[in-house]
Amino acid sequence: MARLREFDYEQVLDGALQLFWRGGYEATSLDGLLNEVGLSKSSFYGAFGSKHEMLLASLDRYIETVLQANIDDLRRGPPRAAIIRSFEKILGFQPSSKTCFLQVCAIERGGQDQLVRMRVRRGLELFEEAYRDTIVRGQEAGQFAADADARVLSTFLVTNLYGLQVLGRANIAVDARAKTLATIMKALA
Amino acid sequence: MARLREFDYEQVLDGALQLFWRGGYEATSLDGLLNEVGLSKSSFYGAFGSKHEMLLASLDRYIETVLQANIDDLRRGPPRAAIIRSFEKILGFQPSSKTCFLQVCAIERGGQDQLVRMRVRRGLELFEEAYRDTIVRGQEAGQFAADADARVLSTFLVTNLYGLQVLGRANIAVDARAKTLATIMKALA
DNA sequence: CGTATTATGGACCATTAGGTCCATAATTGG
DNA sequence: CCAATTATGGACCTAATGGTCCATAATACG
Repeated sequence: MARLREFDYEQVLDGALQLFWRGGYEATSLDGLLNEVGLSKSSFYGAFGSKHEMLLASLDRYIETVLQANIDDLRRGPPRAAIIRSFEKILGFQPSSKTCFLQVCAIERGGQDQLVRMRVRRGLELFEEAYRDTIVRGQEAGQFAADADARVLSTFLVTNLYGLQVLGRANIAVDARAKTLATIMKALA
Repeated sequence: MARLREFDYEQVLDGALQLFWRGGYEATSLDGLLNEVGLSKSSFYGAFGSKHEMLLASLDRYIETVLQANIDDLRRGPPRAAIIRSFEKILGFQPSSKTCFLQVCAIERGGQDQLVRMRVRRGLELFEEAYRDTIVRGQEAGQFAADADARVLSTFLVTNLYGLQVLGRANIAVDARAKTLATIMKALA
């Protein structure tokens, strides 16, 4: 073609994702973002189109990296332990008590922005499918009640996963949330 | 004292609440807000101090009106039915599939704003207490397993209440969420 | 090698943001 | 009725917003 770009597209996208993730869409200024990732305005508009398009791109990026990693981790090891692990990550037992980016987008923009909503739904569905497969795997291994509807239970798990994040954001005590996890797991069998 | 104010304080507060609720804090401009409720800037700053203080005030207002109404409704009628009713309201079986304002605040500002976080926590705790009382009431009536820890179950219910709202925001099918409700209720007994 | 094409930096733009100020109006207590 | 006090409208302010434009630089292809 012609002159080739000097910045790393995905690296910039990851930087944007981090900022949107931490601060939300509206509160993240484009100037601040460009300053952070070291990109000029013309390069930005040339490559990403607009702030909003970049939000969508960073949401896609989130799904195919962070979320996918969580899903991959869910498919690893014994089903019950994998599910518990996925929840503990979010309970803040381990660092990063940050909220899932899907949730940030769903709440801040899901009410008005259909393009965001569609992506969030896709992300949640991917998560739900992963839970479903894990439950089926557990049922086959005799760990969970075999007569339960795995689909219903997986939606139930996603519900709780995001509900617990709300409690975390509000500083509800960790041990109250941990006890909730026990209740959740009891529902699986 | 002196000249008396010409606007209705609580009416303006309710108007602000609606706007923050629908659009979030950052996306709601002060000029737009004042224009909507028909208030001059000096009156606003005289009475409310700043945009941020008004957010806090509207959050308090939300808790003592909308949230309190939900809580009151929870204490009405048979325990099991009351709990189901509280969930159905949010599932969008009935109109208004809007998200709880506590959640909007928790996600948009809970990460940074401690004053917001404290209020959200208080709101969630009020809700949790109401669920707890309802569960105890149900246990005494023999509707729920008497040996269960009502406190744990009530946190569990709050978790699910907010989790389901996230799914709603993402347009997850109503019937998937309704089936989740069945799973939730099963955990109570 | 030259030309078409794309990338880059940064100046520039109109609009809007939240917030301040002040002159004026209305009220109460003395 | 006067003085102290508070409320109001709206002009004004500075900084920041997302976005455009253009001259210049770099590259690939013919």
